[in-house]
Amino acid sequence: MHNFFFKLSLYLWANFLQKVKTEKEITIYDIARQIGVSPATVSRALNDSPSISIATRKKIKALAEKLGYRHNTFASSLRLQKTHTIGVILHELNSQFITSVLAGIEKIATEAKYNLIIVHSAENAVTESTNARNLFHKRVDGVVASLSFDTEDLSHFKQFQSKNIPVVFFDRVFENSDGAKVIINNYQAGYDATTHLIQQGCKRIAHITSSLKRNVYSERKRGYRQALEDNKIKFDEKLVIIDGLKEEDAIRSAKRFLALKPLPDGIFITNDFCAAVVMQALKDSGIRIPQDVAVVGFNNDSIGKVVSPKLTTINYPGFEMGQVAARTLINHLKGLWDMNLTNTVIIKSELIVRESSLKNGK
Amino acid sequence: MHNFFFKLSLYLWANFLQKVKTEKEITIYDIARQIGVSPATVSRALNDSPSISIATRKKIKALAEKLGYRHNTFASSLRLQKTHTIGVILHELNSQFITSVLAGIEKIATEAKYNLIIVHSAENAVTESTNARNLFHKRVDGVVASLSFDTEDLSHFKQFQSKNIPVVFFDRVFENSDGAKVIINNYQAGYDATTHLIQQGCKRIAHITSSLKRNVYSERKRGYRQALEDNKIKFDEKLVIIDGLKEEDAIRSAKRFLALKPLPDGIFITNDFCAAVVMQALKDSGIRIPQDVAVVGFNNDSIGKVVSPKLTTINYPGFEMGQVAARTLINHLKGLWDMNLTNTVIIKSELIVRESSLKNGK
DNA sequence: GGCAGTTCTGTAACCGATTACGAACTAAGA
DNA sequence: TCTTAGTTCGTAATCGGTTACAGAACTGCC
Repeated sequence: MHNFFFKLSLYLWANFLQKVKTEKEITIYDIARQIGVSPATVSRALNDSPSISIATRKKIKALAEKLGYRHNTFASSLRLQKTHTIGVILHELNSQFITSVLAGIEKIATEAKYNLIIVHSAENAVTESTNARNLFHKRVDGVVASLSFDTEDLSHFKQFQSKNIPVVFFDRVFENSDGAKVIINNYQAGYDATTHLIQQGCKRIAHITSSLKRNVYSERKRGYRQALEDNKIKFDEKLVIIDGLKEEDAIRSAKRFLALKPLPDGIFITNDFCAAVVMQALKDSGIRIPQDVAVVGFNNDSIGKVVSPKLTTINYPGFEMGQVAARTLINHLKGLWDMNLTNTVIIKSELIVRESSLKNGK
Repeated sequence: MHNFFFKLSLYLWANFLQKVKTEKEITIYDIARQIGVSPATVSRALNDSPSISIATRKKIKALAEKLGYRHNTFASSLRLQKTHTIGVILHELNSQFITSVLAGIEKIATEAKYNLIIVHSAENAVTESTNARNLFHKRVDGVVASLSFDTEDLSHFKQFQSKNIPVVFFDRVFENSDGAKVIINNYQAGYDATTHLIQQGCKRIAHITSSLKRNVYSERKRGYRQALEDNKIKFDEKLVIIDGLKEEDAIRSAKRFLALKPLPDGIFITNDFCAAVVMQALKDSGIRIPQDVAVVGFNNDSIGKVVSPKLTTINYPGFEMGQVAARTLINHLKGLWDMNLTNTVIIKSELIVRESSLKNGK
């Protein structure tokens, strides 16, 4: 019996400690009571409404700060039917390019006091669809997205359309969709990369690329082809190697490249990481770069500077893209201008020449 | 005058279209009305409460699906004072290691129906603090975090403690803090890496590392030192180079290494990307790797496989770490077990030998 | 003093889901 | 027939912030 009461008192004590440790959440009602005004006044003061006198505002804000008041987002979102949140759908996270896009988006969103929810689909259409659904259920006010590797259509974005939630696509887009788009001129970049190889004396140029369902890759290929033809080099479909961009894919691509007879003297590879892996495989087979085969990559990823020889590539202005995409979306949300009017924004890109393509020396 | 009415009618028409395009948001009240039950019943049915008959549940769910009902998270969170959301604070995004941790966290969280909010501090203490504050205001139920490069203390995590919000740290932790931690044995890993270099015949081994305020780096250094001493090699503070881990930092570290007289014959570098940059710089100076200088990195990042020679490194099981961290947190949230009891979880790591350290050939 | 006009603040009704409490009903046993 | 237990569902309050509308207090002016 004594034991029972001992345990009971221990339990109560633990309970008490718990209560003490967790501070009570304070609300505008608490502030209102302490100052002697109505909750309405507190709400208005905290939102800097001009209809509250400066003196009252200051007093209220000071107390809120002192009590450790935190704005209840749910109550607010519930009432306002707005979340002030933007969803960001990325195809992957682990590239320099994507993180700079993200930094650009974050900069603009923070300035405009929007929150971000970042999801990534790991290059998987199903995950992308799930992510879109999640963002939809979280009631984001708008979406910035880059499509995954194997996305076939935009049906999972229809839900946003149905509730008038604006979506801005960047980089990997559907050319013929009607959402706003922020892209680079992939055609031109592919053209420039290929032209550069030709100027270095390459006569037979291969192209390692990825799913032509993605605009970025199909456009680059189009530029590659046009550059060849403009320089009187016959385009040969057999020199275009299509595969994924992961390590094992790149190794497979390298093998296919090595099987080409005669061996090409230049490659335009659509991705720096992939190019690095291919270069490694070629070197392992005793091929000298750039003397035997000149290589141009794409993205200006930091990996390009630590492989030897250093990789010639196309610089892809991620930070700027992110900023433009976010600004487009937020301006639309604020009603400043309708983003459906200015459908596509094109950002500049440029060729960066390093050793991997310099057949004639410097 | 006619013009005015024309414009007016155009305006009204546009307004009408807008209304039509945006479907009305449907609620449990709409469903209740259409079926002829109360909103309470609908709520219970959608949550699979056993107190509602199976038949009614099925009917309600079917209608909800048909009408395109979406659960209102705000109303729910407001009422329940729970968000079912976990905040993830990362020091950076662009490494293989971090993305695998993230994948691990995502897997567990998704299974347990928790949502994630991912923020990253770009190795900046101020950003980390801001991020923590944001998560706090979003009222996450729990937090998983890895500290930024220059975080000095845990004061910005106190807010979570004050509201009893559990925080799990992984990888970069404060050793003497009382939150739950998931880490690898960095001391052992450092010891193994250094021992491996010694076994390869290195007599004078440098160590390039980063802020010793971070446990991961100080522990690795401790292991490095112990391995030297266990093999009768005198530890020399001058051989320890401390700097950041970005490209420019690594170049600086390489210069400092090259200035060491006599030049060491091995380096243990605390990060693969950094190691790749240093190797590049050494090669540019005519140093052969591993013949002149053997190199061991850390992290098993994919970059290690595309540099030449390929990089010996420590494999860091990110996916598993992420899973353990998330599981620890969620079990705590569900009250399955108190994570303050099992304070630290240690995950296994291993040495992966590649060419960059093989002085004696294979 | 009376009146209009301005400035500041309060009242109360939302937003949508959850759940304690209790009512209505059915079926079985006394 | 009445009681008891179990099943199924409804009533109404609650979470906290926002804002249309009303009203109070105060100013200046005739």
